[in-house]
Amino acid sequence: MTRTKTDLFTSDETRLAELAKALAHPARIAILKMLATKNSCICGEIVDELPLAQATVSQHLKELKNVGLIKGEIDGPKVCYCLNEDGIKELRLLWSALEANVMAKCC
Amino acid sequence: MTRTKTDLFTSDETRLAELAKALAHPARIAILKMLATKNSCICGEIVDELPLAQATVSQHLKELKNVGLIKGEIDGPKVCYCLNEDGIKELRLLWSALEANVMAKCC
DNA sequence: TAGTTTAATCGTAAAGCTACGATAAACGAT
DNA sequence: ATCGTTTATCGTAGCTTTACGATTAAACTA
Repeated sequence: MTRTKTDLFTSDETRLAELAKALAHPARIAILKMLATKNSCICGEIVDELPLAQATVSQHLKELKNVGLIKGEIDGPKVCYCLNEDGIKELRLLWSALEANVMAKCC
Repeated sequence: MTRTKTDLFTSDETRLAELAKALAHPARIAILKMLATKNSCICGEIVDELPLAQATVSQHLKELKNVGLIKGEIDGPKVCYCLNEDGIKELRLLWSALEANVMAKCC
């Protein structure tokens, strides 16, 4: 697999890196865990649970949404966030490929 | 699980985020795949395979080493890199916990 | 309609990431 | 000893991330 400047990396590498970046902050991991256990969650509850300002949490939520791991649905004045099944499935798939290609060869 | 300013996140969240950050660049994912398939690898071979300057690749290798996912062993004037079993195992463990706590609840 | 609640966005400061060329350090070979 | 090879490190530019307070926008509530 030779790489050139125009075809820098495979799309799987690029996409997995993108998803990994979304997980690259403890607050965002905490948010995902929270959404999984409570099944869905009003934005305010997430803010209350995290040791971060409302604006910062909103920013983290936006990142998770942009990358496709969660989605938010407006519910009156509030916003209800939940996991985005499509994104989670994609992450699982790309991860298990890495698991097979990398981890399995090692341990 | 209430969080305070002194105990911001759990150590698992923090460590997984750290490992995820190491995966948050396609070049570093490519490096891990390369080390897995070739089993071990002279630094120069990695540089040749990637569309990046030597200094940049060296920087990516350093990050992977610092986080514990690879190790490098000096072999004359060259350096031979390989996966670090301990770090890979840790990543698998933290990942499967996330898989159980998050993914399984969703799909 | 006025006031309150909720969440996104704006503006911004500080820190970190990514890339590269240039340089230094370590080693083998001549 | 000197030279070429190999890799790490330095210095630096440009961009991104993270954090927060302040503000805005939207939607209930009295």
